[in-house]
Amino acid sequence: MEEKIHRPMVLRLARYLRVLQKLKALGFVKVFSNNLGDAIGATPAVVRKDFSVIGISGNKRGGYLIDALIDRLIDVLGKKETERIIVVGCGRIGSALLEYREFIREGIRIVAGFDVSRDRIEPEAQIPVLPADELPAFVAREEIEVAVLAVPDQVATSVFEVMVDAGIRGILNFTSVELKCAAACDEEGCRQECTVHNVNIGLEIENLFYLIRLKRSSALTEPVE
Amino acid sequence: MEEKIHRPMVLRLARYLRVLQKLKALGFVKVFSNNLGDAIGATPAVVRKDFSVIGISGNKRGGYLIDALIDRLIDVLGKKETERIIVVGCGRIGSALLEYREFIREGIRIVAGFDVSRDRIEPEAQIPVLPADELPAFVAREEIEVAVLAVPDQVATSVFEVMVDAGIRGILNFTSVELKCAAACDEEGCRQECTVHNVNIGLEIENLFYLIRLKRSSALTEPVE
DNA sequence: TAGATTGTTAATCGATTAACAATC
DNA sequence: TAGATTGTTAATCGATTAACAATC
Repeated sequence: MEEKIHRPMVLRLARYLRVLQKLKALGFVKVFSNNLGDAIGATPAVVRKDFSVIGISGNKRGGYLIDALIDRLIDVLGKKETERIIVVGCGRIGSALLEYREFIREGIRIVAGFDVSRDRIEPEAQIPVLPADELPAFVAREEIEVAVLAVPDQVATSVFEVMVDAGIRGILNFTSVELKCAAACDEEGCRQECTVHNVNIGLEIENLFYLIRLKRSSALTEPVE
Repeated sequence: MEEKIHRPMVLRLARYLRVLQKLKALGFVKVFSNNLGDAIGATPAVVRKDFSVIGISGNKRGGYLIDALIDRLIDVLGKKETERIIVVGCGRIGSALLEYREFIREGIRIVAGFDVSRDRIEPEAQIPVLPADELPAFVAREEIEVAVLAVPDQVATSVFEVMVDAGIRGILNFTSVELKCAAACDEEGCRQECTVHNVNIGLEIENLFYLIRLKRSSALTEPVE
């Protein structure tokens, strides 16, 4: 059992966990690799491989025990307590995220928002929105490690620098700026100690159009098998 | 030149295009694979390979001509005119997207929003928000092919069905529901003729926490080389 | 037993990286 | 020429898929 847990696999593990928790809520006790695969869009073989890698075994005839799987997945994913994050930039997208209900259900809690604009500041709100210059102190005091970045593109890079210096180590980046590092990066988009995941909405939509066009043209050229 | 254009490559092509258009605006004429690679976070070899696959060649000494690249990329990506989309579900995230300025700059235009809630309907707004039951007629009349889905999770599946039946062929899915198909799917998440891309914010944040924990623990175990 | 399911290994597919010849 | 850059091929890495033995 000396196999690596790679990125696509981690994402699958998180998906398994969600599905399993729902199944458990429905009163299920066991599950087959078959059904779990269907639920997250993977083949049964992948499911079994994944479980094998994290050291879970099922029963040859009866499938996997849901409780044991949930425990092990929580353990592997390290998802013990609520994960606390901040939202930097409380414009349209940022403030939409502040109110995003799904987070709570998923064990994620936004503890504060930050903005430069005076009329967005609301220190007394349920989720306080604070002035941007209080970010470093707040991050240090509250030991925040992960943030959502939803500022205008023009200031993305400079805000990014501030966040990294403040100690943020993971960023979900909603700007369309490719965040980059003065220092060396690894392939995952890491500056010093900060991992960045990009949510590039425009790029995704462009890609959808491309795939549609591709499918249409190949439908014309390829024979209908 | 009979090589396939695969998904990661398409995303890179779209990124090249953006950078090149900015370079052109700055008055640049030529560019090296080296610099382009830096700009999108890829190695020079990848850049050259990509251009080779789409049939663009540079000059051994002087790099690539920006104009020629832009033309070819627009051609390959099929990005001729403005891409028209709709937003289904105009709650927090949906309405934030309605006002998302970047879209215009990227050649994407939201032509309408849809919602079931009466007090969100605004047929006279600059971007009209229409009742959900007008969606099929609208999609047919305006020949809409791509949509953003930002409805509550509970109704995601049923709204999805309606959209696909209406003729939508590409969806950017902001719900945390894995959209699935009664009929057969291919690996890209395709139901009948509809391609789905998922933007799973919660999952991304979880993954960030996982990677951070991983990095910290491996920093402890691994020797500092 | 027969049938179904797990678990593991090998084969394959996909994409990136390395290496280097060609050449401006 | 010397140096720098392209362009292509082969090697490598990474992940999925296929196949099948084990076994409940």
